Formats: sequence, C-alpha cells, structure tokens
Amino acid sequence: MMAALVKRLAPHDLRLVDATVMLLIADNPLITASAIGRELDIQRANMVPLLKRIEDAGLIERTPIDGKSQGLSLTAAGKAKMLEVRATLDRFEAELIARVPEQHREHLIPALDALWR
Amino acid sequence: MMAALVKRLAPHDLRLVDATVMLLIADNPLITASAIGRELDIQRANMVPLLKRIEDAGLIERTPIDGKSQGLSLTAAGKAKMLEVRATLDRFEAELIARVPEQHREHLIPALDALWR
DNA sequence: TATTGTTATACTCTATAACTATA
DNA sequence: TATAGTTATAGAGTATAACAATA
Repeated sequence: MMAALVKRLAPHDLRLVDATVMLLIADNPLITASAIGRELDIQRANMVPLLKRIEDAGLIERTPIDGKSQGLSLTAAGKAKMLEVRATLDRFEAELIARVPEQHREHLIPALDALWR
Repeated sequence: MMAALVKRLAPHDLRLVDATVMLLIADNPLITASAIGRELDIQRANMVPLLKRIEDAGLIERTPIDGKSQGLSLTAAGKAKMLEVRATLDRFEAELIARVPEQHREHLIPALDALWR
C-alpha cells in the first residue's frame, strides 16, 4: 500500500517523506526543522538536505523566529501543491476504504486508531 | 508498529527481513533464493549477502536441487529459533489486537485482509 | 546548560549491470 | 533462450559525531 502511495505521489514530484513534511508544515505554521525531526523520527542532521530539496523546488520558505530558530511555511506554490496532494491522498484513501466489505467498513478506522494510540 | 516489532526481534538477533525470509523458508521447504526474492520484492543480487548472514549464523542450509538451483531449508537451530520467533510474533499480534475495543475487534482482520488482496 | 542549524562522514540498504553455468 | 547464483559497484538513505551560535 505504501509502495502504491509512492507511485501516486510521483506525478507531484514528491517523495513520501516530502509530502509528510509538507503536510506537517501546512498544519503547523512556523514549525522548526528540529520539531519536524522529532515528530517524524528524522535526525536533525538529515533534515538539512531534505528541506533543501523542498525549498529548492520553491515549495517552502524560512522565516527567522529568533537568532537560532527559523519557522517553516508553505509558499503559494507549496500551498497549491498541497491542495493537489491532499486530493490525491483523499482519493487513495477512498479507494482503499471501498475495498472493505460494508459490514466491516465502519469499524476499520476506529480499530486502526485504537491499534497504535 | 513495525519499529516496535523490530525491537521485539532484536533479542533473537534477527532483523525483520531475516525473520520474514526464514518464515518463508519454513513454510516453503527447498524454496530457492530467487523465488524468495520474487515473493518479497528483493533483487536476486541482494539475496546473496542476506542469505549469507543467516547461513553464517547456522540457521539455514542449502541443498542442491539441480546443477544451477539450490533449495533452502532451516537447520535444527533455525527451526528452534523460529519456534521462539513465532511465539514472539503471536504475542505481539495478541497485544495489538487487545488494544482494539471489543465491538471493532472481530472486524479488523477481515477488513485488513480486504484492503490489500 | 540545552537547543538549533549545519557540516562531514561512515554505514547500511538497494538498484543495476555483467558474468558464468545450467535448465 | 530463460533462469539461478554470483560479483562488483553506484546511489540513496540513515546514524553519528562534532561545531558555532543562540536561548
């Protein structure tokens, strides 16, 4: 399923981790690179090339918070991209849910949510 | 969840892929390295160091099938290890299932099964 | 003293090409 | 001609240590 999702994201020129980071930024304006790393279990050091790639694509920008921290946010292009990505994700999720027989369907999300909360 | 599973396997000195390969061998006696690769989406070339590691640990052995193929099987030590591993996996699965509220529980496995079949 | 961002680097994992030998 | 096993190697991803600057 994750491999299939990666293929759905490829036309958007995003890797799975890129989309995940961008969603996190979209939902947490001015979040820092270190905070993203803690949230997603990515080493601080490895955030550098990851964010550079997304920044070079013009999708995110940095805003100084204080002398040592910088907040991340989506550019206009980044916000437009995320609208498309969210639509892709919603479509993918809908397709998956549709595979589940009706009598089980309403139980799936609550069960998964309970599994790892 | 996968990260937690990796930690459960660590005391057995097995990585996730090692345990997966050994389970496949246990359930498919004399399966070939190439067949395992096809089943698990692992390149033939990458099976070489993977199997060498498990073989060096004395857990699997090779039996010539014909001039070019060799069947893989668990050694006595490998079978003993898999008994422990299966117990660990069963315990892990039971712990996960126990997290799911009763009214959803019986629906989880059928729903997951339908999701990607 | 702890944290942020960064650089450098070693290590692991994976993909690819090529080769030999056999079915 | 296709397949099995193997070798060598490039590339991507990750972990680790260290550093300067700032909270």
